[in-house]
Amino acid sequence: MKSEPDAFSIADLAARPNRTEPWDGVRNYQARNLMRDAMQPGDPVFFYHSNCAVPGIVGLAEVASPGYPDPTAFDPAARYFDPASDPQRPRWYLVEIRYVRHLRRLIPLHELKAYADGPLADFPLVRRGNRLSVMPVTPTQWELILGLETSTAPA
DNA sequence: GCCAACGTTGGC
DNA sequence: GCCAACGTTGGC
Repeated sequence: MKSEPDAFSIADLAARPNRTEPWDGVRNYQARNLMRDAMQPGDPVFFYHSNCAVPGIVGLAEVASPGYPDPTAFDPAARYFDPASDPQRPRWYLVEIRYVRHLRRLIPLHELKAYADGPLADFPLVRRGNRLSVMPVTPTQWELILGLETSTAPA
């Protein structure tokens, strides 16, 4: 899951009550479907910082709730209000995310891209122009990426 | 700050 | 249903 650290960083997540935050404001159907249909409480999550000096994976989180309708879509005062979504027929969903830990080092995007023609070939994050803010990670991809945490950082 | 890539909108 | 225009994302 991506977040701009200027808007909401992993430190912000760790500082929340119960270290938990509803992942509201997502207005993309692919990401919506993942949160509504695929993500389960306890699922592990990579926390990614985007649109910053060194974009990359900074920590681990976990899914802390099932998917449920995003209440900010119903609130006319909210930034992500969507009049097309109403409580009878919600259009947008979220899951809650709980902080687990920081990685021992940031795993930068440029390092992940080294695997873009190999084990991460199907991982959307390393593909050019990718804009999906919530994306699935396969167990194989997860193990590879997490293994980089304790490997020697390239120059 | 630039700009390529992408998703959405809306005219037709 | 097509597709050009537009707004947004996000790496660099």
